[in-house]
Amino acid sequence: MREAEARAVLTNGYTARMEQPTGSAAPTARARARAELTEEIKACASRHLAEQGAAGLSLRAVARELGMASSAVYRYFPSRDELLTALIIDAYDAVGEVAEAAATGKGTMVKRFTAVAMAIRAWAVAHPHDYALVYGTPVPGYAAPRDTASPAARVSLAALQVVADGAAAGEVDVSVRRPMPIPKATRSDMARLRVAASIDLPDEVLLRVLLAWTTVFGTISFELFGHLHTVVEDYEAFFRHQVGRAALHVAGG
Amino acid sequence: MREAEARAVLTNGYTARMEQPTGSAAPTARARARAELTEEIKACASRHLAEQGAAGLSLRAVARELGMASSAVYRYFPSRDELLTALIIDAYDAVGEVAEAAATGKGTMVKRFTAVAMAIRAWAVAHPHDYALVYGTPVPGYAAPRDTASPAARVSLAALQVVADGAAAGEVDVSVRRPMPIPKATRSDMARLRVAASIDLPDEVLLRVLLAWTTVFGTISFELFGHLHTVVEDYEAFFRHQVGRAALHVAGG
DNA sequence: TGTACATCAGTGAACGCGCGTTCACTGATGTAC
DNA sequence: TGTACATCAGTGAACGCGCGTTCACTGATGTAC
Repeated sequence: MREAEARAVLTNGYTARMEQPTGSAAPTARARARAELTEEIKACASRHLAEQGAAGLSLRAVARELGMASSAVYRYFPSRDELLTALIIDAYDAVGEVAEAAATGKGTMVKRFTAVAMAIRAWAVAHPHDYALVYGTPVPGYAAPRDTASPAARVSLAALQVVADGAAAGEVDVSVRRPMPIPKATRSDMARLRVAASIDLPDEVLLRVLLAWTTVFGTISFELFGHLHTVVEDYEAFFRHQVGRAALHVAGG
Repeated sequence: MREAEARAVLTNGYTARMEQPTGSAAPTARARARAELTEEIKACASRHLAEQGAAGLSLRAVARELGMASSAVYRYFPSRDELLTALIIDAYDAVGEVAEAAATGKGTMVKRFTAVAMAIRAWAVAHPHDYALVYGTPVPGYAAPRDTASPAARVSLAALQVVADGAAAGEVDVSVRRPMPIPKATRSDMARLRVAASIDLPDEVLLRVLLAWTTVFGTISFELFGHLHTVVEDYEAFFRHQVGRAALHVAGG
């Protein structure tokens, strides 16, 4: 019972599902209040995250700011870790959403890939603590439950889809000038990726995408975590340029 | 007085300098004991870091494990943050050292660049918490003092030197087939980098190096922070392959 | 439409814990004469 | 070489604080008849 409730809370669709348990009737006042307070708690916790970091997220502080007893928060989240999980899932979904929206644009693969990367960076810059929560140092002592896996995949699948579209349109050059021998282990890694992502691209292209992908997140992390602050002043221009290079590399240039 | 002492503690060469204050006489027993305990505290703190994360690093816990009163630690580090700073500087110096050692090897630029990257990854895998401390999420509420800047630069300078050597040996192709227009802001960023690093490479090459560099750290972070765990099994093979690609890109391939 | 009962949100006190930092102190080590 | 003084390491108690979680409870909301 308790476990089932907890699991429901963690799922993103929770609010909507709780509002209409039968699938037809209007949500009761109680259900609406619950959904609202759940969101308020998450929003407040997210703000605290920005100031204190994930390790400093405190249920008591959240409760204090919301003007309720600390024990009341337990009606909404069965533990601090489960609140963290909810925030992680929300962050993955948020970045996944902006990436998917950017991926649906028109234009060449290079242009669309760049748009996806720019959208991810824009989100990261606007929500640095959420970015750090999911792409920075894992919270010590916290093990991500399975529930986070599929929201986490969205952003990568959006990029892979852009490349798959580009390949179908003949924009990806597979004839490499200076081919690098791909190790057996890496080939089977790519085979697994093809299955998991349901996307049919040759090893060579997948590895180029992964290179571009690590460039995207490596550059964003460098920016947000302060490793470029003596070098770069206009981060957006720098990022756009570097992502353009990476995208050309994916195309085979 | 207190401030000067604190600053001395933070510098890496602190131990050696304290041992021989006049530059000639043998270190006193007290100085030796102090140097040893300073290292013991750092080593113990580093172990705690691995288990609890930077935010959970506790002076009391360290003192407890070392069998001393918590107040005694204050004879060695004036505050928790200064202990953290010492750990950060040590981590930067450690990764800088292995990178520099790998950079002195013989061979082509691609080979040497790959060696540097492999050395960094090997260090990161062996000391994941130290890697996270300096390349992961910044510790909230902690501002890195200036003392960390020059140890932090070592690892990047090693890589840049390898590329500069390669360029001098004619291994870097500057005639780009499909040149990307470099924004003005980025050009002046690269000019600043040339001055700061005292390395004379054209914008085009510097940007390729930065792309490879973000790939290196992006891939390591993805590995250590768990973003490849559904895709890659043989991380070392994958990393070597991807770094090879990045190095070829630097060479102009 | 009205009543009886079940469900749920929220309270406030309590448990047991750990933290960083300060302070007055004791006793050992180092130094100048 | 021996003594008097200064420096320093380390102690233990204390201050004031915050944390996650549990529990028995009150009162409001929802539901079945």
